[in-house]
Amino acid sequence: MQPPSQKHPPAKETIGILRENSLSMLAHHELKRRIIAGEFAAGAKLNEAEIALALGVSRGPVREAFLALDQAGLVRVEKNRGVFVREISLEEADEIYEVRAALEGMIGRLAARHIGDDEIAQLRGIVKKMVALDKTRKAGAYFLLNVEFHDLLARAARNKAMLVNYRRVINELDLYRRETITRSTENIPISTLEHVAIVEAVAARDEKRAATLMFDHVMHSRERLHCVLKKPPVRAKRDG
Amino acid sequence: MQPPSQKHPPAKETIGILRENSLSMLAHHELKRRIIAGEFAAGAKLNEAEIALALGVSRGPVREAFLALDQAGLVRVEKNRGVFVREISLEEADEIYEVRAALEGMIGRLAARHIGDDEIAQLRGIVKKMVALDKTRKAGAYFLLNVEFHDLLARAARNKAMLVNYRRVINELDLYRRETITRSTENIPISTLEHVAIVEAVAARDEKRAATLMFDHVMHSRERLHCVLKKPPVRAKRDG
DNA sequence: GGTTTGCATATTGTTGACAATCTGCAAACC
DNA sequence: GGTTTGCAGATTGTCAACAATATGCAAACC
Repeated sequence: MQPPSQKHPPAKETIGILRENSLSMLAHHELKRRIIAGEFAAGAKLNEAEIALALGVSRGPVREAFLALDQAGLVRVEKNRGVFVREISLEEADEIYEVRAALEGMIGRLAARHIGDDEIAQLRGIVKKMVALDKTRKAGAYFLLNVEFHDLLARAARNKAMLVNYRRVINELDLYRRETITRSTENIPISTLEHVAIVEAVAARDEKRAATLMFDHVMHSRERLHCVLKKPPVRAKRDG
Repeated sequence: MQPPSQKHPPAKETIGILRENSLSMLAHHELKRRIIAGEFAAGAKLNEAEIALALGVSRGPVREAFLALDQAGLVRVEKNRGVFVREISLEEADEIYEVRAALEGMIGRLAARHIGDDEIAQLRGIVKKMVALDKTRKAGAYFLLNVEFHDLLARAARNKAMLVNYRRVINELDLYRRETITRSTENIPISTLEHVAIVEAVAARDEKRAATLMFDHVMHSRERLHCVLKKPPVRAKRDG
């Protein structure tokens, strides 16, 4: 069909990506990635022309991406003023935690019903690493494991609509969490214990228990967040 | 400030709307309204130029609205092919019902905690109308009351993030429900009984019970949907 | 006859230009 | 001095033209 060009091995890939993703979608994904990764400060203004230049596209696709990101709750669009990385107050975070608790409860219930043995093994692996990290108190590494743990469970629920909603809520919370909870370490052991219990319940196919444990785990996370905030803002030393 | 023009009384209003809503947002809201109202057939293709002409704007704002609607789950965008009103399969609806059950459970819990006496009175009023409708079996009227009942509870939960997520899920489900459940009438009495119990629990500030009742109510609704679907497609006579 | 190839048309994707709006600052005014 | 007015620059909102892609149909081919 197409003439073989062996000079650019990744070319076929690039073409494939371009064939099924418009520039708007590319811009959307890239901006989403950067926002979640924290490459923009919270509340920072996103300049259309500047970003269009950086991404190598015109303003149109960038504008389209902005509107989509607004729906996703990652930016705030103000007419004739610009778009800003969404800032989440503690009050909003509290609300979102309640939404998350509701979803995670159902995820626990569904995961207990549908999860495969291989996934249970993966969960045990993650928890094992968490236990090991308890001694080192590395918040960054723990945070990543935590994300992996919960996302694996969300996938194990075998419910695409749930997964989409769960991830959207997590993304919103990350706008807040990256400033705070990632820096606290004293609560890691407690959180790990809860993870252990969750794996037990899911592995035992105890839907009710898994649901309750997941729900409570999230609400406890919210409480732990408040605990951290009431302490003096510990400027943890970077592990660099 | 501005010269008074008394020729167009509603002009100030129109200007006000235009001042805080871009054409993209206007197009977004209008299309959203039309999709939810069922003015487009499920799976129907939405032509950019055609809609732009109908709304009196150029294609740009319409495209931006499409991307936002895609994020909201109301349309599906296929590159170089067009955008289509999202079609929801029974399997997807089942999944979304589980998400909704999770959210409504939490809504019941929060509403029991935060609802005001005036809102409880409103709930009772709605349920009263529902009971009266039990005899007439008017599915359309019942459907509207049902929407009002649940949205009132969602607002009573005093959680903006929850309200946004709840309404999004409801909108997605409406893409499916308007084709099916609105036409069945035999389950109305049972559903009404559940509503009565929910109001009781919320009025009694019984968070746990309200949560459980709401959760079960949604899951029962899902089951009732399946019951209706397994029967021959009753072509109910329109109440015209 | 059935398949393939090649156009003609319609629709979408992207761009650059123009209009409208906001922001900051400086001059004018009370 | 403090407030208001009026630019000048920057930024966003909208549009219309152009490029790229898909679709349908007819002719050519086996």
